[in-house]
Amino acid sequence: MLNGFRFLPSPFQPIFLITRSISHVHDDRFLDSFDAFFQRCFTFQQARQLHSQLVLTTAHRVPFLAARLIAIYARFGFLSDARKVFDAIPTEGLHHLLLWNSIIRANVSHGYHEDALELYAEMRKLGFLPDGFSLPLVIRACSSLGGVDLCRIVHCHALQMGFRDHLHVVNELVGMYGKLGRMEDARQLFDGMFVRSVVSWNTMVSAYAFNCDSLGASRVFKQMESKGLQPNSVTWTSLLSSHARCGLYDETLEFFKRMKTRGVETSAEAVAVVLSVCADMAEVEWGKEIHGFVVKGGYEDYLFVKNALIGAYGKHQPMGDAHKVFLDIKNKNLVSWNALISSYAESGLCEEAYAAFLQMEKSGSDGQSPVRPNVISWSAVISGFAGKGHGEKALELFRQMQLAKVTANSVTISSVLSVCAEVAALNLGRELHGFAVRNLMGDNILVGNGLINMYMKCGDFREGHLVFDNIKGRDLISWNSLIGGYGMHGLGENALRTFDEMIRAGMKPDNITFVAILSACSHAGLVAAGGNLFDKMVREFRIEPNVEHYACMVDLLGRAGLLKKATDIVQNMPIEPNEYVWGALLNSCRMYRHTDIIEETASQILTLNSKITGSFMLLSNIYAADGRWDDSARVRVSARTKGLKKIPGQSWIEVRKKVYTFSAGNLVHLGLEEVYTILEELALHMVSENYKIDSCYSQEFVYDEPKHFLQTESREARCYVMP
DNA sequence: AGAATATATG
Repeated sequence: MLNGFRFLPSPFQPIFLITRSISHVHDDRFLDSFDAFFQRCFTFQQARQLHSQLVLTTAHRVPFLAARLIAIYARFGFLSDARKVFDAIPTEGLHHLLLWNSIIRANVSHGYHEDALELYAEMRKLGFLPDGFSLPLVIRACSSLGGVDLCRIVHCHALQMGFRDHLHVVNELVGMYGKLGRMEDARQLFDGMFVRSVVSWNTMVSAYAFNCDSLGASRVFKQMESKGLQPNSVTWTSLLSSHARCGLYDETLEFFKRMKTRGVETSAEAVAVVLSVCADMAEVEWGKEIHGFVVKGGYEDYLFVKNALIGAYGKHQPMGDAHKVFLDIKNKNLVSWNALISSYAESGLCEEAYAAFLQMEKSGSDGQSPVRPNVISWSAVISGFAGKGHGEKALELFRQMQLAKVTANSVTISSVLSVCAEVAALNLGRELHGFAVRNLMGDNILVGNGLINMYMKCGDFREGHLVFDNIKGRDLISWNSLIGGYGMHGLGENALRTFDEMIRAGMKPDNITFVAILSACSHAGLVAAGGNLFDKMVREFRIEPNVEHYACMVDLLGRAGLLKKATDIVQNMPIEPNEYVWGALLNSCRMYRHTDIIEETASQILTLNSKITGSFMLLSNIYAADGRWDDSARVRVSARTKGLKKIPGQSWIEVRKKVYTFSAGNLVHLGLEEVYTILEELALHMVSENYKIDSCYSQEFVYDEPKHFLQTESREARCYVMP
């Protein structure tokens, strides 16, 4: 029987009473038994019961007990309850550092870093000197807030307080510099330590892991072994995560196996890493296998393992199993919800993701911990809609996110920027640029690439290039965005020049680079250059052409009127042509009025189980233009029987920071009749600049490629004329 | 005291 408590009726139903009077509370044995009980509190309800029992005897004001209560509430995510316990302490009770440490810890572990620092300041004002437990917490809060200056200040503060050689404090400082991405500083601190514990080594390995440096992590790992130190399960886990973060999935799994053969205990954390690798590898079967392993090994007790399991099941459909795991979790936390939402989003089920998001906002009413959406939740739904082409919805959610006072991070910004690029929302894009600079994300590669892409697609080449020039550590995506932007606007020469520069800079082009450069050639009619590049791609860069590359080539040749060569490619390509390839051919036939090939191509498209309505509509329009109304109707019926519905083509104009979406014929309804006047002016302008206008209807313009935008100097609007 | 799961641009 535990001293001080009487359990009723079984030890697993820890409903208990404090039987001793408050004077015994300071008794060490009492505290031990209290701790033993404390360890068994597994649910929030049990914590509440414990609290009310303590309140009955006013023992909740005893600093030791209060500190433990704070910790238990924090464990279940009820920070406000933890705070209540803290606030209930009478002033004289606050003279216990333990209490301050526990409330600061509660705040730090739940991401309330500013609050933690405020509490620390308050504590200092009362004259407390921090100990070896408070300082690491404060350092952690600063490093999570991420400001370099703040981190420097806290480093100085630690030195001033005399913790220069304090093991825990220096360990935390090493971790802090790692999180800032300043590995040289971390290394220097680490090298200067007189005494290093396993924790110090582990901090270094995980710092490299955090910075996606698997080589650095492996180096420290080996160094540790060569010094005769035994890497423990934490070291191994960090090593695993360093490889997982670099996308080295096979290596991660290899290390996981080696960990077992070396007799190192497989930690729950390591299992979570492996599950995340399964999620990224689309290896649902392995996920299932590991699920068995999880159940057998008792890892199910760990929430984060279950959360990882949601990802492993949910990333690649069907979502049933993931949802089952989710529903099974008793104390769902933020990550559980985010894993569910992002699984839906990644599977392309953006409406379901949004539904889960809304449900999350209402969470907490069922006795579970209330969870509010954070940056990641918002980013996940936004990118879900963005990925499905629902740009408008994505932008609307982004606005809502700002109203909800959730600060966007580089990931959010990059997703929203890609929407801006798609819907040509240049002004919003500029706004985001400003936001990024103000929030010190100017150097972020994700944001930088998003900006390049956005500016280029919106036609602001100067600004796009400026961002490109100033970006540090530009990567393949930066180059691809630049080339793709030029290509899209028909500036083939610029695209080619950029491609050459890229090669000279020692960058290795990938298949996406070639899609960009080949389509740039076809938009600009650079037939010879395109052909050369296609050869180069295969011979020199050893990149196997995919359907997209073939579609580009068919488009390139067909557009130039080389219909024979284009058809040859379609007939001889080693992979099955898809709707894009046939569509490119069809379009060329239309341009050059080659009715004989049209028939052949048309029948191919009709037999294809294509989900692309564009080709059907193109075909139908060709027949209609030829006066073959029966054939035209036949194609439309065929599209309808396949369950295809044409989403009307849309155009955008951005006037005074508002994006107007419209499709042919509805301008009068929107009160934008004057747009027609502008369009007519543009059409005349295009004719005078020798751009070919394919067909011109009374209320609807269909311009042929090259897609080109023209800026009207006289008005403040930029018009993008889409085909 | 240290490890872990959720968002990522072309």
